Amino acid sequence: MPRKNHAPDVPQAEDALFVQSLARGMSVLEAFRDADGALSLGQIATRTGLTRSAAQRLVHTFRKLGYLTLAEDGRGFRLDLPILDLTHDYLRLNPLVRRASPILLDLRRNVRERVDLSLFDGQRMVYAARMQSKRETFFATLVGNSVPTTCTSGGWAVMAMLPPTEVDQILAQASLQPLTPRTLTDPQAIRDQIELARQAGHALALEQILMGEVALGVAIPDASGRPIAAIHIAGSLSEWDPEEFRRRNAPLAAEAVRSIMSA
Amino acid sequence: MPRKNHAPDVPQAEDALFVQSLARGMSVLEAFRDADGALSLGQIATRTGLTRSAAQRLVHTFRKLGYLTLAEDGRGFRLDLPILDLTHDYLRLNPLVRRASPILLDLRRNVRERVDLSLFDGQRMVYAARMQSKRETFFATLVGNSVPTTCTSGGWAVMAMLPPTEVDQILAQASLQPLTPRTLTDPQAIRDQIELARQAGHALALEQILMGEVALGVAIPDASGRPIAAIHIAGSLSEWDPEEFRRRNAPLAAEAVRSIMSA
DNA sequence: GCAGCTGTATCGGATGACAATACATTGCTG
DNA sequence: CAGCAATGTATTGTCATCCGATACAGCTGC
Repeated sequence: MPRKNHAPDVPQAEDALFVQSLARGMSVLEAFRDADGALSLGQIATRTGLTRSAAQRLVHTFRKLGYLTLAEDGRGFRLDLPILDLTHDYLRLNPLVRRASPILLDLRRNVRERVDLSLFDGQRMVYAARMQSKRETFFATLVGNSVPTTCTSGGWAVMAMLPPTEVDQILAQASLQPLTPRTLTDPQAIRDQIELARQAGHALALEQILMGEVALGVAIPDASGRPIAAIHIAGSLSEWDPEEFRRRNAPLAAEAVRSIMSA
Repeated sequence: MPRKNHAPDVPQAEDALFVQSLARGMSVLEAFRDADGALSLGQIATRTGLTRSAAQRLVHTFRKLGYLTLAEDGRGFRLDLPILDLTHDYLRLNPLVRRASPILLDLRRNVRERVDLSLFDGQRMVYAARMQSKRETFFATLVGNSVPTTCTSGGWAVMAMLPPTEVDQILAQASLQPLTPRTLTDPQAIRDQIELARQAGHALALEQILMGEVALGVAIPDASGRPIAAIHIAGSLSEWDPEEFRRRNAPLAAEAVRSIMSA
């Protein structure tokens, strides 16, 4: 009787050290990635490619461990609080976040605009910390949120420090779906921005993610010079002329990055 | 040859549905809880009570899945970015966080002080969202950070809505270690604050976690009336008289909680 | 150069994960 | 109102997967 294989993208073949049960378990947690509410056993089974039995056992285990909980109405399961403990450990132990946090707080105090730190992850820039200012239109504020590398100032600044082949790769695989009417979707236009970022040492993005928003991004390289993250300063176009925003904030952001690198 | 059992607090006995490998895997991630840097296989094995072999296999699996990575210097492993994806899913799907986020943003806009949402978890209040204001002395800002229920205004407000036996339990098990010179450590003093909170509908905490800080907390109950979270408004004693802080902010916080409950 | 630590690799044996199947409830729908 | 398709839960026997011991290479610091 052939044992049903789960998610095909999970390596497993010929790997003596690979613990299948664990991978299957994690795939259960990942099943919530594109969910919009609680997931039932059946849904989890479908999304992960697992048997209903497997889903049952794994969910059962996660419940005992606290990571999953039965939804209030008894139909379906949701991620539960212990997940946040993992997050906290990750952020707490991440050397970059550790060094950057106090500096970003300083920075925010000076610029009085939203400041955040996002981590480079290929196609995505993932927000690790966000220190907002006055307004904040919606709750994309959440830690762990991510946006495409191709449409953030930080992403442009990061790509400006990458070897061209890697940039090509990112652009080739990018979905390039616009988030606003002004989101750049033409690869060449994005390349131009990257080139500008390379020359200036920072990138300026206008209304790429949110209408009315101007964002300035500076990349943070690791010891070997490879970009691994970026900081942003974001403001409102109702208060700022873009060039003025750049002139005022670019030096401060660059200075902050220098501090982080040498911290 | 007796098989070494891992963490004793992990249930496992006589549970046909329990997937041991998964629990062991999660215990590896949890091993980072009280770590202060990368962990080697040996350290992980010790902390989890697993065999070095088991640690190796589980770590290997997590690496393939992306959750762990070899530290920069090749010695030890750390949690990696995909952890943040889980976080984001948790926050995004948590009904309370979902409802509360926009309301807290509004609130912060009005009060112009730090506002945050913390989730009740027995002994702890775990920060799920923090929207800070001007200053912020250190980076305990991180999502997933937690503080004892017994020394936060939110915790007091939560306990004021709990049945007395549960309060007793929390107080009995609390470590009661002071975080500042003014942290209340006498159970009776804490009970007094809880009683005050019961009467007022909110709690006011002075320098319980941080010197110079005044915090006002209001509990959020679920549909059945059980408290599950709290919101805080926190300000500086250099700018506020405590009573004035309460008078101004208590109604706003209460109003926010009402909005969250009915949202 | 030894002792102790890294991370990595291999291997036979039996534990423990496996899928199928059955059941009690719930809620929708014909 | 009946019946079907969901839900979450429980049990069982088979065999593949995870298991721990052991060995190795590379590094650090006695």
